[in-house]
Amino acid sequence: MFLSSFSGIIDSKSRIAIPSSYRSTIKETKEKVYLFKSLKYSCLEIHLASKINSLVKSFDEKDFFSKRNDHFKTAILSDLEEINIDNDGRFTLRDTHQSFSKLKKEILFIGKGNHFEIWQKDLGEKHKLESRKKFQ
Amino acid sequence: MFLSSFSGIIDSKSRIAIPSSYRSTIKETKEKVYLFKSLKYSCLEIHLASKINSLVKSFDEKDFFSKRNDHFKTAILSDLEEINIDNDGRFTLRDTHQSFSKLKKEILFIGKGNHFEIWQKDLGEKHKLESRKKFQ
DNA sequence: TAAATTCCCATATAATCCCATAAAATACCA
DNA sequence: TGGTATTTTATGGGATTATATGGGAATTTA
Repeated sequence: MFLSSFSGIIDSKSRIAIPSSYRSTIKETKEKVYLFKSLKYSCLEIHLASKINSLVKSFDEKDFFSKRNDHFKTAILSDLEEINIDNDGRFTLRDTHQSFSKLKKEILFIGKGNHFEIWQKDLGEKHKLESRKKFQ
Repeated sequence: MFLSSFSGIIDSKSRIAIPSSYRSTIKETKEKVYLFKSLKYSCLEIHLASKINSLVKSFDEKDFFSKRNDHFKTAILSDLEEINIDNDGRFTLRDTHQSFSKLKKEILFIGKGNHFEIWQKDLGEKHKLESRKKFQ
């Protein structure tokens, strides 16, 4: 599971270091890792291969001719990419993903169990506060 | 069960020693231990894995698009972390948790049965008095 | 060949392990 | 019961390991 939050940075080479706690979770699963633009927020979502596979499968099985399903697949898959994590636990961020999620230097990783998200720091903190308020 | 209250300190390396009574309870269960920011008060809550698992189970993982579901996960998981208790019964507190709970050097552990809490000493004592008052 | 990407190494900082000491609690025994 | 020995606990701090982060070298790409 991806838990807790961690702050981080994007360095001068557009690299992002994944928090070590998340790295060990990834290593354990031995799965590939995918990144895409969130459909809910201005942030990036990082998922494991098994989750992506089951998502695609569930929509394929439903209705082959449905336009909604097709749109869903376009929305998710057209901006989805496998990320390549180097020996230091970093990957390089593409411009398109950076600008979509409004990431500056300071970023925030938010663990959500089966996946985690990368937010522009202030936006991420606002998001967390909002969520907490709903359950107080 | 986690019972009674104990005072303690945060040392110069941001370490917290868990009261020995709580430690034996933890040892007996052989479960992992989790910490998160309380949704009710400015304190930290420490729970056993079984409790956390049952909480997580209540998520509706299938509903990929639900925002409410996402807020729930954010509220619970984004500030939740497994704590690693060393051979001396201590763990290190992260800055984000320390500042949230306003902990200074002097802290108070409050046993609440299935979990326990860590309070800034004065706030914790006030909390205990308040609770008693409600039943006088 | 220039720019971008990836690999690899260096360093500073942080986290963790381990040990030492002192205080407190408990056991033991005359 | 009083006093001593033993064990447990609290706490600080040194040594070791892991992590974060920058930057050079090598490789790939266009």
